[in-house]
Amino acid sequence: MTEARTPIDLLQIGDVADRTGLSLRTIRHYEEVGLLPEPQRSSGGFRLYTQEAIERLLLIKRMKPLDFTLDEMRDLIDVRDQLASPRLSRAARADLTQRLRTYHALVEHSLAGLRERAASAEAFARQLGDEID
Amino acid sequence: MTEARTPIDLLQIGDVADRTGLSLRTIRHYEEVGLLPEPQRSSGGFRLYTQEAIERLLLIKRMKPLDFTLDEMRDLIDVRDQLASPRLSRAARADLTQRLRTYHALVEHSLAGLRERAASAEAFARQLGDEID
DNA sequence: ATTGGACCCTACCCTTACGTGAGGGTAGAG
DNA sequence: CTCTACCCTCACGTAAGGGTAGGGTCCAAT
Repeated sequence: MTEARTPIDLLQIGDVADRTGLSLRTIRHYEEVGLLPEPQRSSGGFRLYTQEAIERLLLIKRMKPLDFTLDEMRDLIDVRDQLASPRLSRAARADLTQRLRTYHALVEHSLAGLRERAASAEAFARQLGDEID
Repeated sequence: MTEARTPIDLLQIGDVADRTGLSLRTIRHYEEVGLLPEPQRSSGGFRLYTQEAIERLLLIKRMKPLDFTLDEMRDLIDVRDQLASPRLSRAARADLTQRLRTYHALVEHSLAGLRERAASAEAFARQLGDEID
């Protein structure tokens, strides 16, 4: 009987910011550049987000330390999303998997860079510590 | 007798770039913002760098992974340079050392952040690897 | 019905650390 | 001289947001 629960599950941008730890500006920016799909709007124009959007933002947040550009993230997420669809020709699936593999290599590369940076930073920290003596 | 070896030891910006791995633009930019002192010029206007400048650039390069702003680096280097001078009142020395200590804490903090980023990146890399299965 | 406070909207300029030309001069070997 | 490799100064462009202005929306309490 109660089938119309319309605005339930929908969050305003401020709530989304709280739940993801991202700023309002950042969330809007992700939308501007197409990294986050445009959400519904209230009659007055407020953005209304689904749980799905939050998960997408959390995924993006996990990718951030890799220093990917927003474009790369968008593309990577797209590939991943397409792969999740069951209706795909074998060729398409192979193609997408290949792209994912490329990204995986990029991730590993970026990770190696991060580790190098950490090592370099550590050396500098020690040097600075010594200079204080 | 041979006492005038003027332009020896002086390098043009391209050589400096090669020896430091920084771009010409980057080196000029560091000068623009006061991170690198203005070098001598040839009669025609070419920048001529001393070995000291190269060492400063290499120091800056070692700091870069810490994500300090150029302003912070300039300040940190200044503090370090001043501390190297032997003519300092006890008070001034104490003050500078304190500032250096603050920077050291900042460095440690930044380092911790880098490690966290690496861990997060690693997790993402594994997740992506699994998704390829 | 109105009001008030919390929240949201767009538009636009600001920032950092350079990249990328355009247009033109310099160093020095041949 | 001339050639080639370098170098110079503008000066605008970029990524990923930060910050502010000026103004509308939501909704609970009056």
